[in-house]
Amino acid sequence: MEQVKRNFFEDVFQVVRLIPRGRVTNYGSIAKYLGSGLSSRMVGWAMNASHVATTPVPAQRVVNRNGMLTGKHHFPTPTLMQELLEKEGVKVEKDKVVEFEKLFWDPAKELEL
DNA sequence: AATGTGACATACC
DNA sequence: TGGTATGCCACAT
Repeated sequence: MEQVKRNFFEDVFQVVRLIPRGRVTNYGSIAKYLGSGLSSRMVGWAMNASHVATTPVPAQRVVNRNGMLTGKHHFPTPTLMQELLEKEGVKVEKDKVVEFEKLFWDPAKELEL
C-alpha cells in the first residue's frame, strides 16, 4: 500500500519536510502553496497518511491557524508533539505555540523566494 | 456517480 | 477554552 499514492500527498510531505528546525507552519498556508484552491483539510488528510508513508514527516511542525497542536492526538503519544517542538526550541503552552507569528514559516513565501 | 470522511478555517455562541 | 455549524476538496469505499 505504500505505493506512490498521489502526487498530492508527496507534495504535502515534501513541504512539511522543508520546514526548518524550530519553525512551524499551518495547514492553510501549505494548502495555499500547493494550490490556491485546496482546502486545509486536504493537508490534514495528507498528514493522516503520513503515519503510513515510507518517508518521515515532521508533522509536529504543522499546527492550525491558531498555533494550537490540534494534531497531537494522532501522535503515538499526545505529549510527543509538544516534546518534539520544545526540543527544537519551540515553546509550547497549553497546547499552543508561543510566539507562533514569529516562528511561523510560510512555504509560499520562503520557497517562492 | 454517490456517499462518507477528515490532524482545517472561519463564524458564532 | 470549548462546542456547534458551514464551506471547502481529495480520497476510500
